[in-house]
Amino acid sequence: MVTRNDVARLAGVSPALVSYVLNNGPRPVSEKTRLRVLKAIRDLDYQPSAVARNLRLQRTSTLGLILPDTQNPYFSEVTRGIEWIAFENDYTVILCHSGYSMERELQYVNALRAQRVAGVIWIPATASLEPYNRLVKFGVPTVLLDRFIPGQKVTAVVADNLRGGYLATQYLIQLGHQRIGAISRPVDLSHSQGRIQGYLAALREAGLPIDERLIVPGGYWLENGRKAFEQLMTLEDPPTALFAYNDIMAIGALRAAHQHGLKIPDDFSIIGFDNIPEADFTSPALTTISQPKFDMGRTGTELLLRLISGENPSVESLPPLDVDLIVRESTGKAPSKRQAG
Amino acid sequence: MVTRNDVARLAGVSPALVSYVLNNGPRPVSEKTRLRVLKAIRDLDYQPSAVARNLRLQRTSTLGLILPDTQNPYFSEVTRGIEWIAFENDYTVILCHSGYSMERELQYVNALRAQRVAGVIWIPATASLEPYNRLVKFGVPTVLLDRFIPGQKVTAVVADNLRGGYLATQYLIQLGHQRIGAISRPVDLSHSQGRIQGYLAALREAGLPIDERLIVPGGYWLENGRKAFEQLMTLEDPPTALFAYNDIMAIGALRAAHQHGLKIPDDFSIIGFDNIPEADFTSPALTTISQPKFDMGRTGTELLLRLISGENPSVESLPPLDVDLIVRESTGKAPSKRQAG
DNA sequence: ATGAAAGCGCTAACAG
DNA sequence: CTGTTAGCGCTTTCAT
Repeated sequence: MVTRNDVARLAGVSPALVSYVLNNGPRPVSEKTRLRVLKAIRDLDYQPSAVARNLRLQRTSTLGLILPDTQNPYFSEVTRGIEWIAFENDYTVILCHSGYSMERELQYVNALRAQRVAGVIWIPATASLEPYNRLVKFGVPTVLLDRFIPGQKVTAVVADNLRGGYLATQYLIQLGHQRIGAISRPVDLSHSQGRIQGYLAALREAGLPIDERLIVPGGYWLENGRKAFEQLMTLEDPPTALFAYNDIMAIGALRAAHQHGLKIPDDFSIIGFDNIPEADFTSPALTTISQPKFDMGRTGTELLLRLISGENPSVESLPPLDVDLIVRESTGKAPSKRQAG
Repeated sequence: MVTRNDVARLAGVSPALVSYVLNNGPRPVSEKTRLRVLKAIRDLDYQPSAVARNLRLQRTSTLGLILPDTQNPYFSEVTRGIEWIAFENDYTVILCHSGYSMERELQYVNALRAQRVAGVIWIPATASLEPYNRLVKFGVPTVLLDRFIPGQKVTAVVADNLRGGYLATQYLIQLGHQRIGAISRPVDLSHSQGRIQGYLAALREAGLPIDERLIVPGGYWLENGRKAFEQLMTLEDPPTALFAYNDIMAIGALRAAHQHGLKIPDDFSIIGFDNIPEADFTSPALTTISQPKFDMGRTGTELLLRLISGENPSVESLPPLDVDLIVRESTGKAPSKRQAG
């Protein structure tokens, strides 16, 4: 492995000068010497060791990213945003899949600490803040993404889930629906609550009654949506529209609806939060609430870099990221307005 | 930051002993001392610095992963396999998005070299081997994944695309189809060729004529599939079935088919390679060739770790990974057999 | 069974 | 403008 000393020897200068050239400082170097050094660097294809540099500087340019699962398309878009901004700022990203397990999260916290990462972006797997608290205790700047866990003040970037649930439900109401079902998930993290709260707010605002039986717990996947739909349809007075926690479950419900002989959107309306980027072409009949996923990664990383540089920006200055209602063209025409009643 | 010296001081021993305890060697430590050291480590919550360790050992336990794009669900499943195996072996993964650009790949090659990564897993963005050659030149063990670029002997793990194309086409033939279209992609990387070659082989075996006009170039996305379908349907003698390079394009074709008033699978059969894990529920009418994505990541990483440990396993010993034909139940019943002619 | 010390490749302060 | 040197936190060899 070619080192700085090799470069210095070839260029006939002292090792310090090589550093000065590479780092553009802290002291000036004569142009003649600079060129000699640069030539030697090129000739030897010298690449300074980040390892040695990190040890000397007592810091790294590495970020840790802990998330439940890259396979969830939602997370992979967030990941791209994070890595993109990191690269732009000469940071490197270590990827950690917690697999929805807190034990594993803690293992990664230790590993990242051993690597002396400059900061961590964390998408929690459970409702426990233990991994976060450990990071904070060790002085590792950390930003929570997407999920906000209540009970403690944390630095987090989240989407405006309450507004999303509100927009979604309002949209269904505008189509003329009176009985609107909701598929939630096991309520542990706050964003699911936010979405349902938005749903409730829209109903209240429209003066529609709130029927507890119309809110069924779901999960994350297709099968949960399908089951939830079946459950809702066995009610004596079933809903005519559905708000789903995410669009994977919405698609599950869609499939179940098809089997019930319902046409979307003529007989029934379904809306969900979009986790699947491909949804726009695989399920044209679906209306979704779009979350700014790339932006969440970007914003989170920019915030983290500010924390690392010691800026300590106040958390209050970060409002939830805006969400959007995406009405997709299904067969070309907009969803038909439903007759009230 | 608490260091080894702090631990040694607290335990009342020399720093070397702390290392012996942590590394279980290379020299024995008396049980009494060992316990004292362990207690000091716990009390101080000491975490040894991987940075210092890496510098001293002149090697790291870090792998680089360069891929075009995590958002492609195909890659994100591969990624999970890679990170999973890495973690099991106490390796850490640095994630690099080349964004389908070779320039960026080269930038990452330099960055990973600076980090002194132990090895690199590379899913190429283009047909150029330059990034690979640079890595090899610097002595960084590297494994190519998924794409095999012809023209040079490389270490690579690929799926059996030829067999996949063959199975897919054979399946369509068995359904009774005689004119089978194929959507390819801009032919640059070998796996697209493999798939088309399998398609051709199946046709030849069945004694069916090969019509060049039935093979149209596609791309990666929905729109390419849609366009390709339109192009095929304008032929005077259009195909009755379709083999698509991936199932994103297959879904595009599906959508176009719907607009043509064709029912799947009654009037038309479409088959594609699966890139979308969600495809099984978003597009029930689609039959797919399944690739062992997690396994590709796993196998690639295991191979890389063997390369790193200097085992130098012969590339010849790695046959392409097996693919599978997945006939999905669409509306519950199997695709109907087509009347010949 | 343990302590002392060299040295990995850098940065930056100190000395010319 | 440039050379010399201390030291970052470890591993491991050489002493004891």
